[in-house]
Amino acid sequence: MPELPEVEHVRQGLAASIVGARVRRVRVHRRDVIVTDGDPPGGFSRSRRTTDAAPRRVRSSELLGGDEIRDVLRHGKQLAIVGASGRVVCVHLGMTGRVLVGAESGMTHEHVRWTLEDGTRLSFCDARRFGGLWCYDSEASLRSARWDALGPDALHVTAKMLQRVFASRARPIKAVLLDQTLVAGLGNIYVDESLFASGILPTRMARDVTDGESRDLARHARRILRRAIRAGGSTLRDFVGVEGQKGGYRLRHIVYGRAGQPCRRCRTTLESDQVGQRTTVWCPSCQT
DNA sequence: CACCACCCCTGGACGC
DNA sequence: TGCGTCCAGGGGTGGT
Repeated sequence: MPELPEVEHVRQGLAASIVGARVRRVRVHRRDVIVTDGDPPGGFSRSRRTTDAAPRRVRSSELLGGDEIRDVLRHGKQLAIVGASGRVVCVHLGMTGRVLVGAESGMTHEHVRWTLEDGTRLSFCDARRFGGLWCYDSEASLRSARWDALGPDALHVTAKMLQRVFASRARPIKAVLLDQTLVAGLGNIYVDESLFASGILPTRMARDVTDGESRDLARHARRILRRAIRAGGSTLRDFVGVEGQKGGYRLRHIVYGRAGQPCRRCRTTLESDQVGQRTTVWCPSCQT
């Protein structure tokens, strides 16, 4: 559920609270949410193609133990905490992942806890464990192993980028926009909202989308993402910021989650169906 | 290669 | 109240 705006909200919260601090101790409660060098592809127990090898214990330094936090980066829906040593921990929130600062102990589904020099606690929690942590020895390794495979960040997407991505693609535009290797950061909510704002049916073949529509879509997507970031993430059920606060419901979703209800623009009943394996909502009158 | 179906996981909503 | 069932969905994998 966390999409780009929620992840950016977390990034800003982390940057403000942990950059410049040193990590005193790292405790791993669940090894299988972590992937490090030497782990089988996909990590331990993250796919059914598991090996018999016992997972190697994660060294504290791999999770920035003893390191000073230098920066917190984001690409699409992924975060990276960068240490002064150059080491990097990439954080995926998946559906229900959270990074909390100063949370109480005894939380359920807390998989990794960092304690900083000043005593501040940092926790990675994830009930469904679709998220995880990926450790790299450098930012360059993170990029070559992981981020280079992602498309351009949706917050800065341009009409030209979208035209390139849509060209000759025989897939519904919704599926293309959800594909992180083509555009990074959009999930189900913001794709539906952006397509509505641009008047494009989610089922349209990407290659049939005109250059003018790509321009509208790039503009609307950036605007919607920017507004959502300013509002602290759009918040569905379980998203919370680094201090556990709910992201305000200040941004009403226009189509997402409103199937069967009247379109806010023209009052036509919103339709819903599966597109690209995702529940998709649109207005049959406003979108063509 | 491109596309797509399926699976991972758990909490919350809902029906009886 | 409590139990069962369904659904949410990012992204990895394997099949077509």
